Amino acid sequence: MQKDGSKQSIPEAFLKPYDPIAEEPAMYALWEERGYFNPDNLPDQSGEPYTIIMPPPNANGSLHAGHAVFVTIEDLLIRYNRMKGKRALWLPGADHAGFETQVVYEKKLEKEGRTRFGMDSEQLRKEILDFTLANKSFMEGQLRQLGASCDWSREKFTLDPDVVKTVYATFEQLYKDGLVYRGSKSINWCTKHQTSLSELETISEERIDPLYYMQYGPFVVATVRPETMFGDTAVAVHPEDARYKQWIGKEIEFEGPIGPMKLPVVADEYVDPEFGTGVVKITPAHDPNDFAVAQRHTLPAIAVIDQYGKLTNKTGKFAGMKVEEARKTVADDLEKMGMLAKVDREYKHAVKKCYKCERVLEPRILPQWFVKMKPLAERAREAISRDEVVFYPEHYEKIMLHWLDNIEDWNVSRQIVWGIPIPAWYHELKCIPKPGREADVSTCEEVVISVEKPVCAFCDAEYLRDTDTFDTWFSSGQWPFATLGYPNGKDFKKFYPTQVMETAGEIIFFWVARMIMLGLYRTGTVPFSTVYLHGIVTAKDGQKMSKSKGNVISPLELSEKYGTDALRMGLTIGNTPGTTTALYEEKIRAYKLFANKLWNITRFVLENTDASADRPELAEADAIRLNELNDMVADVTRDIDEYRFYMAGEKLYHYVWHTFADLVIEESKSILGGSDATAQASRQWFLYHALITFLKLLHPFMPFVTESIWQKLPNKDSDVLMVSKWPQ
RNA sequence: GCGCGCUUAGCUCAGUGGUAGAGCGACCCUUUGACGUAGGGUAGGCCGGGGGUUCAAUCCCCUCAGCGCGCACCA
Repeated sequence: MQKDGSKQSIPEAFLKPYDPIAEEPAMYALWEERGYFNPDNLPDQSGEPYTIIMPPPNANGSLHAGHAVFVTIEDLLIRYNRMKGKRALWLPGADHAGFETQVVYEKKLEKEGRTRFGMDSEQLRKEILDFTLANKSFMEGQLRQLGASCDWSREKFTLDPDVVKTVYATFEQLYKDGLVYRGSKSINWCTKHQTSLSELETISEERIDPLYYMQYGPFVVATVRPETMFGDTAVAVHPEDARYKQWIGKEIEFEGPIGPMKLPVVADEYVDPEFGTGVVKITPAHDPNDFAVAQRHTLPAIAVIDQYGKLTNKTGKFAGMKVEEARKTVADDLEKMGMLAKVDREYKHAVKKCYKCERVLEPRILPQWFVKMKPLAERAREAISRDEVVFYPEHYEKIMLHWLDNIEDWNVSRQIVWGIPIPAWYHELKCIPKPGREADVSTCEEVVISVEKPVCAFCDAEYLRDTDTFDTWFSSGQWPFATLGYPNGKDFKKFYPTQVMETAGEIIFFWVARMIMLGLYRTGTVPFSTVYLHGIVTAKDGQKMSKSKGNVISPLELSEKYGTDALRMGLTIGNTPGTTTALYEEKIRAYKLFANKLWNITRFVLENTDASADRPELAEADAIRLNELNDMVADVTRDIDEYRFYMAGEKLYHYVWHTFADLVIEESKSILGGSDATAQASRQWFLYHALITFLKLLHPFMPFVTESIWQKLPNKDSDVLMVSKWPQ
């Protein structure tokens, strides 16, 4: 209010309700134009670096609610730290997402009546690349819509040549250090996707299946898979089992469904004398445990199931049958032959399935590339125990250590085209040296790790390229240092190690653990000092969102309907780390009202204050209000520093609405309408000061509406809110 | 089987060793003065059951139950 009692003139925009749809894109354009997403352009270059590497979204579809959560939290941290004077770098990226994307693309092909099998692999690769790049740019637009203040000039894609180069260098070094080996081991094979999968890419499911007790000569063996009997190469008993001791080292012979069988009897601790009959049939080719037994006793393996899950020509009349059919048929035959001693129909056990198609995985023995994990895991364990990496929520540390302690070697080969090719080459035929070059032929390497095609120095033969690609997580596991240009890049020196890794709790093993291990291995340093894990976003009823349930909520749609600020606020408040968060429309709508409330609060303040007035002597009421405000600032700051964003957001919301609007503004009406000029000046100053203060505090939570208001303020300490100073 | 988490208002969730909190929803009142996308108010909870520690437990410990999740090679 001016001295004569009339209202200050205010920007016209405040005469209408806040319109996020019109304001948000304009604000994002303003930020991009100023260039402050790039920390090198910040006005103050004296601050400490503060880095978050964005978990690169899979470039194979639209952003989902989980992405919106990470954008919300990471952008909050970045904006907060930027306002604190740090040189904040948020490095965006996109993941080619090997297997995931190939699966998505296969579905697309299926719809078009095509199939990847039989397609020229170069052609397929090119098609998926086009598809991925289109999705990548689509997704970048969506990140902008969500307000991500990331440095687009540093954006990385997992297939960028420099990233691939780093991945190759790591593989080569692991190989030289003896931490990578090619081995024929029992691996998880998906008969639909025609590739092997790592342990993490399997899900186990409890099932009730018949347990068949089969007469094997003098023994009875129990199995759920009679169809694998043609691949049996031994039977095993426990070394101390008195019932069978005299058989150890001998052979049993009997007539099977396709002819005579002759199997050695081996003794192995693996056998539990209490289970079944205490005799186990050993099928090394199709059971990982049996494979381990076979390794200990150097037993051969006979593959009786092929890559499509059909019985091979080693199975006589059963050849060509699918596993399920063969199981029944073999069991029937055994029964007719009097070989089926009994069947337990209620046998409960677990089967491993492909995490994508949920088909039962077939264990097969195939040559694959493995990374020896124990030495890598040990270093990670030490670093975590020394708190070089801390977890929010804390209990994830226990979960991580437990996993690291029980880690298995990691199969990094995939039999798919979409991915980074494994840079391995094989000497196809036995090396027959050219005349005069026989001398050191013993040094001829059968396997060479190299980006370029090697040629044999002894026989001039060209090496054959490995056709497999890397598990996507092998490259994403190197993301923090690969994106920053390890080892010589300027950014690497400046921004590594990073401060926070914020991602979904469900990929803690897939990604977080591997980044810690590979980061330590290559750079000697943990790649980040804090891990913040958010929970899965569910529908209101706590159900996981899925297309089949039809309860998927698109964050982009909510953003278009209620504004991104409302969406972000809804994803912040009530979202504690590590627990699931329900996302539903009513909640988001409530925060749209809040954005509008802020808008109207500003209108009131501008109409009733002189923004350029100096701070007067404060009336007692305002000194108390100022203390209250400052307490709130301290509280909110502490909450953010301690990663309690949900608390900070709620306190701000509560202050602005229920303290500032409901109490301060209401009591101001009588003060400003009264006759005490001193009290009026004091209150006017406080109103404007408080507005400036909570706009700053709210900026990391609701960047758009706060910036939009800021742009219309007559007097402020910075032309853009995003680089203004955080209140003390 | 082992491990982890959760259980607080109708719903979604915070929280604290000392007569319980938010948002949404419900009900009632308010209609020119920042905002009706609003304001004011009311109701609603043996803080999952049982036991223990304590002067005092929703909170710490033990135990049970229900729900959810992770890990696991018994054929």
